[in-house]
Amino acid sequence: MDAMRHTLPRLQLTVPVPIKTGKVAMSPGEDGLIGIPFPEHSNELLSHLNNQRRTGLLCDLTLTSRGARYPTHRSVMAAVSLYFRRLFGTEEGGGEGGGGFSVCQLDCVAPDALDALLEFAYTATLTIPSSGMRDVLRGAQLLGIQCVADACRDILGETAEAEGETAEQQGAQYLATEKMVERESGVEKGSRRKTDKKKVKKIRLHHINSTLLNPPPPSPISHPSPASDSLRSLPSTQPPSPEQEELRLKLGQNGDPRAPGGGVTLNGGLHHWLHERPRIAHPPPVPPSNDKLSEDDEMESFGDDGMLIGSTSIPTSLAEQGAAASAVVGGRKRKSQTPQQCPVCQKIIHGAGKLPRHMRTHTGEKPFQCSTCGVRFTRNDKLKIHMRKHTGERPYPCPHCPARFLHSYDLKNHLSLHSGARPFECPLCHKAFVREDHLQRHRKGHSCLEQRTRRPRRGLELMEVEREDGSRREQSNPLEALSLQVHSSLLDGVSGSGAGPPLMYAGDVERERERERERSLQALQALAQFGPHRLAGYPELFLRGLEMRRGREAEGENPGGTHSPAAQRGQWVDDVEDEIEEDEAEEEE
DNA sequence: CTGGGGAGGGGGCCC
DNA sequence: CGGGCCCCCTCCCCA
Repeated sequence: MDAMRHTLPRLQLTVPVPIKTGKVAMSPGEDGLIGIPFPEHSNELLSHLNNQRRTGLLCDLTLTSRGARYPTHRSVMAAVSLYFRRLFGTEEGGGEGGGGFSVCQLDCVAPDALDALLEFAYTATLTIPSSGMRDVLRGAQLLGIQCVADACRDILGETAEAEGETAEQQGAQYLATEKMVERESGVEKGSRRKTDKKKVKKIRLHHINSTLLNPPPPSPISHPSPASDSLRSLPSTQPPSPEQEELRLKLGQNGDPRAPGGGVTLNGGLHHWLHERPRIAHPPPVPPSNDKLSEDDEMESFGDDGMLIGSTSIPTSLAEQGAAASAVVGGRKRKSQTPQQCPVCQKIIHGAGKLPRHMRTHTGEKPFQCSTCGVRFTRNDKLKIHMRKHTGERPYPCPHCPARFLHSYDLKNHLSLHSGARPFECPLCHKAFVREDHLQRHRKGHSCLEQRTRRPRRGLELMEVEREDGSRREQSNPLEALSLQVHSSLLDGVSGSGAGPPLMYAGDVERERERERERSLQALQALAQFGPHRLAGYPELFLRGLEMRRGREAEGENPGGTHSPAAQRGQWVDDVEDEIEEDEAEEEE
């Protein structure tokens, strides 16, 4: 243990993040409120905590492993470890914050590994001998320290799949660990959550939020975000879909911290705690594109391992992290600010000046306040739209009826009622919907499963078959064809502009058709890789679909995309494939 | 379960 | 380059 303490100096604040007070927490509508970041605060805090741990000061938890004892702080362990968070009931409103633990026996984690993990928890630096890597990996998995587990797997050249760590298994592992502790410490635990796949993944997602942005209240290393409570309503686009999580687990990608011979030190500062999601540090090779971040740009913005190079200092606000990630990064010049990668969720943000806006979705900052009702917004344009409620302004009138709308999209939806168009059809039960999100909701439910054996309408099948082999063709009626193009866009996992407003704006339809056709071809080319037995390889198909999409995201080719819908659409690929297969079989008969 | 409205978030365009 | 504005999409909630 002492041998590892030499790593502490690495925590010194050697790379200060420039303070951009003008950028942080400045609220145009707030008189006299300014945010003054103290970028070194987090590291200093952690350093003090580590000193306390070493001297036993204020330690309220002792971990033991095969006779070795490690005094520590419950709050710190809960902040860094999903296992302890659940054990202490600090997650998801667990309430009391953890009962009367004083000793927790963890014989299943090797002492050296436990020591290394503790060191990591208090220094953001993982220092371990190569020979102990596997033990640390095992310990990190058991304790639910995902970023460490990912890093270890990277170094070991393993994937989560190879480790047998699917989400289900990991969930089971957590539970097994819990049982172990229940048995070993004899402590009554709080209510146990469901262990189904989705829930486990959700818990994993919660890890980053609760650890970084909304840590358990007693945690002394809580992030000083002024609006952490607002993070309960983290944007839907931030948490990856369960499918994405699964993909991530299977791929086990998390950067590529290089391993010097003999031992390994992973020092990403507290950014390790941010690495709950895969970084898009190495986009797949793609043809040159103007839209794409050049390699040079990428190197300008991020370390080649995707971390913020040399920055062991934590920006005080996540918004500042974003600024730091895009603009500072070792003080090197930058060529372009677009696209930029969010240092928290690793999402590629397109558009100059959009990253600060995106970062507010993490920090919860809502600088724009309605002067009438006091409601706050993260964005000025949202406030502007909100103000229409007070002014009564409804700038989108329906040309066919007296109805007026606040949002253009509402008008568009409304116009569907007049036209009678229901362009979004369920491929299983063939129920048609006016709105795409209603179809998605329908698909998420199981309301149509009992009709799954029903034969799909002719058009879908024919169009898909035509696209697959390029030879068969049968014209379906225009509405159906357009609907099918929408389906094809869904097949491709394209969101954003992809679905478009079918039948709404005649001028856009042709353009949309062309774009959809291109996307469909791309998707089907990809599908063709799987050959005639593609159904047998469904999981792989699913993953590949996601990979393709991830690749496009990295290229900036998927504007407006959010995660879960794409993943969901990956499922659609399977479903439609299934349909096609069934019909091909029927035709052969 | 479905239709409809509201809100949040991302991207494009422009200044 | 950053911000404003707009459009679009998705999710959530309610009736």
